[in-house]
Amino acid sequence: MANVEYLFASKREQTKLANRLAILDAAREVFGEIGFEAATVRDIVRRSGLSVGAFYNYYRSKEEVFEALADDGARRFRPILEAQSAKARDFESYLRAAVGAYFDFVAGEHAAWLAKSKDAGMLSQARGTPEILAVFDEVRRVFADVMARDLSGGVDIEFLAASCIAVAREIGDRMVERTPLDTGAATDFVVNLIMGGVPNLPRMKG
Amino acid sequence: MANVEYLFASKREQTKLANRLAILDAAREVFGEIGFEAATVRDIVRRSGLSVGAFYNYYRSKEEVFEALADDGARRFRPILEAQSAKARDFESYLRAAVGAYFDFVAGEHAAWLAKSKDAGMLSQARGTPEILAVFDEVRRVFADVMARDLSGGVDIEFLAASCIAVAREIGDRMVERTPLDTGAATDFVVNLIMGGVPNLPRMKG
Amino acid sequence: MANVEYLFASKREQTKLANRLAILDAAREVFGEIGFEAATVRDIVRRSGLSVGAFYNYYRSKEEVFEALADDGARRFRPILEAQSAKARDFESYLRAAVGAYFDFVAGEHAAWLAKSKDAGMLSQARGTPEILAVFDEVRRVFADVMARDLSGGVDIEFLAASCIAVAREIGDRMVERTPLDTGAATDFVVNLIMGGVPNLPRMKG
Amino acid sequence: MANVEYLFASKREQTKLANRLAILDAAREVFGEIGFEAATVRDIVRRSGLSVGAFYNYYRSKEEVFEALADDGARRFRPILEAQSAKARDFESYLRAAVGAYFDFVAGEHAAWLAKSKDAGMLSQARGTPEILAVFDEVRRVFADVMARDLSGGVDIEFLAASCIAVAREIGDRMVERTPLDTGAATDFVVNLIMGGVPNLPRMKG
DNA sequence: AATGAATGAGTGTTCATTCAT
DNA sequence: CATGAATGAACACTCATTCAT
Repeated sequence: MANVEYLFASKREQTKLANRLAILDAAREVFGEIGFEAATVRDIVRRSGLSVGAFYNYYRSKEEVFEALADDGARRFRPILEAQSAKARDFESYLRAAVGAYFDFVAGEHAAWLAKSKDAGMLSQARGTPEILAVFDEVRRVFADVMARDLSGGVDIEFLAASCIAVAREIGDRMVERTPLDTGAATDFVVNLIMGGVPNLPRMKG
Repeated sequence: MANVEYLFASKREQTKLANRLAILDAAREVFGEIGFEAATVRDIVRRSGLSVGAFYNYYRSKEEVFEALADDGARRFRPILEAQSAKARDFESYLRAAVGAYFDFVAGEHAAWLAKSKDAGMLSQARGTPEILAVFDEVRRVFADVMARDLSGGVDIEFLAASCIAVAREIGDRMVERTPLDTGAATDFVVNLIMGGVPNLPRMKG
Repeated sequence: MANVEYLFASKREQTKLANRLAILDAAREVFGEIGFEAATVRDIVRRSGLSVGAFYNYYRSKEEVFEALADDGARRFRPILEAQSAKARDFESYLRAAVGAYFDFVAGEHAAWLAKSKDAGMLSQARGTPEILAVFDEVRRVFADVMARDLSGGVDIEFLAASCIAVAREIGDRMVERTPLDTGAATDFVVNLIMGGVPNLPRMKG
Repeated sequence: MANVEYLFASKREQTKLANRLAILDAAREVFGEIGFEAATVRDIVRRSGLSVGAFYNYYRSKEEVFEALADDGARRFRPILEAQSAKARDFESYLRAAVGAYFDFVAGEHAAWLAKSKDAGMLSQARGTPEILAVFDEVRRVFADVMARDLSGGVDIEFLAASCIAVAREIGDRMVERTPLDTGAATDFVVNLIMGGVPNLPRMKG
């Protein structure tokens, strides 16, 4: 009897987890396809295969789902970032680590999304995804920290951080649209631009 | 009789113009504060002080107001851009012209907005404004043209253009938050960063 | 001076009449084309070339215009009906007179309408026109009177009157759709059907 | 468990059915009273006692409700018509069958309506009801078929069919206003009129 | 009188959220 | 817990009517 109840409870836990994931997956897709503003709870519910009521058992609103996705993204990103930052010692290597980690994450998200939506003719994706947004904030913080620490006198750190972030974001978006997806090249581009400007940019062959 | 008619028409025309402006002003604020998607016709109407019906006497939809604002912005921007581009001959000077024009426009908009909203505790502004968006597209086009024309082989023009635009936009947003508002410094920052990277950045005193 | 004023007033009267007619004409067309329910005051105003305000100077509502058209129709119909009824002495001749008058009126209206809308690809017309409706009521009254007077005992006068009217209306509608428009044949059909049923119907050649 | 689920589903299904009927009933009344054009979704909703949202859970628009009512009427009418037509062999018997079936249907609808609206001081009813309209179209088709098949040369079939239909409709409307409601008498009247005209009409006693 | 812009109640419809089952 | 129908506020938009000019 105890066993039965235990298993029952376990089954319940499993279901709860599965539902939670179903909602998150559905929401990620919907947000990616039509954007957070345009997305309705009904869109998410429809896609998740659950009932409206179930949705509200797990999340109180569209916003809460958004945050859950964002948190999830940030949580998954942190180890990537730490791995890349491990042996960075100067500004350039930190920059490379952060940008590289960001691009790796974006590429991973994009691949997951490609794998899932094999057939459907989809729309924008990527930019608006809550995970990317959250990860982006993470990168922003890192940049600011690194610059405040490693960059000696006189340069406008707020402006520089903002610029780096903007470039990373923009190039990240462009990168996933290209085939083959080359995070290395993208990282090189960003780092070289920031470190040496146009004359320093990598030259493409052909 | 002629006088009467003249005054008659005149008063009416004045009111119409005032209403049109009231709608545009209200819409600009609303779009700037909560974004185009989230904004409702009723938000604009409420803010403008007019009635729903009046709104539809002037514009057929939210979209049409947006476009009116965007067109207006683009139209006002063009002379500024042309003035700055007049004697530009190489990539750097074009870049400086475009970025400078953009920053001048943004600064102008921001000043107008400051003058108007003396009291109200406002939100984001600027970024989402249809005018800025439209002007931004203009700048984007210019960048792409200039790079395609002036930049010799091998650099990734799409990436570079995207980066320049992203930086310009980001710095533009940051610039208007600072006091005193210094478009020259902002322009220098952007151009120096793009042309020579971090080592090339202007040093701040103090 | 008196002369001037007189002419001025006269001109005013003329204008007033012209406006009234413009509204009625416009309304007739609009009602005929899209029906009374669907028609809006704005439709009528637009078609009449007058201003909204002017419309309300002459009529208080769509309904009032409808009634004006109906009255006008009834007024124009009465002499036609009287002419045809002049020498009728028995039920059949009264029936023929009333139906004939009705068909003549309908044919006249249809011709006027054809002449006006030379080019535009129009819709239904006829049935819904306020004039026809009003004239129809006139015919209804005549039928009821004649039957009450001329038909000796036992037949269900209410049913018979209703039937005659229904047939007249239906055939009137069909008649104007045919080319050439033949009021005589239509009248014969109705009268023969009512007086003798199917066996009594006129035979068509060919 | 099974029981619970069964009852659960059952209760829900019952409510859904009841609501669907409430909407249809309300719509029938509203359409009957003020006509399809003038009727608004809110009128129907108000009368049904449900909420606006509930209406849209069941039907996508006013049009859809109308069609549902019309389909229902046509579906209920068909067996009546078929029963009456079963042994008809010539024009007169077909005419009698169709008219009789139509009158039976109209009488049934009227009875149902009387039973329901015991107290409310209602308006026109019947004529505009989607069911009656739909059934009427059915009758129209039958008439046209029968005449095209059974009526030998020369008579104007279009005019005749239109006349029969018009008479049937008109007498149907009048019939339900009389007490006692006598479909047999009404049918006799119509058939006799069509087959032999005024001289052939049944004589009333008294 | 004539004008046509202003008004706001009213339309069809959607949607987040609740809650009986 | 899951379900999905019910709710009603909100939306974009229309229109009869008024009224300053």
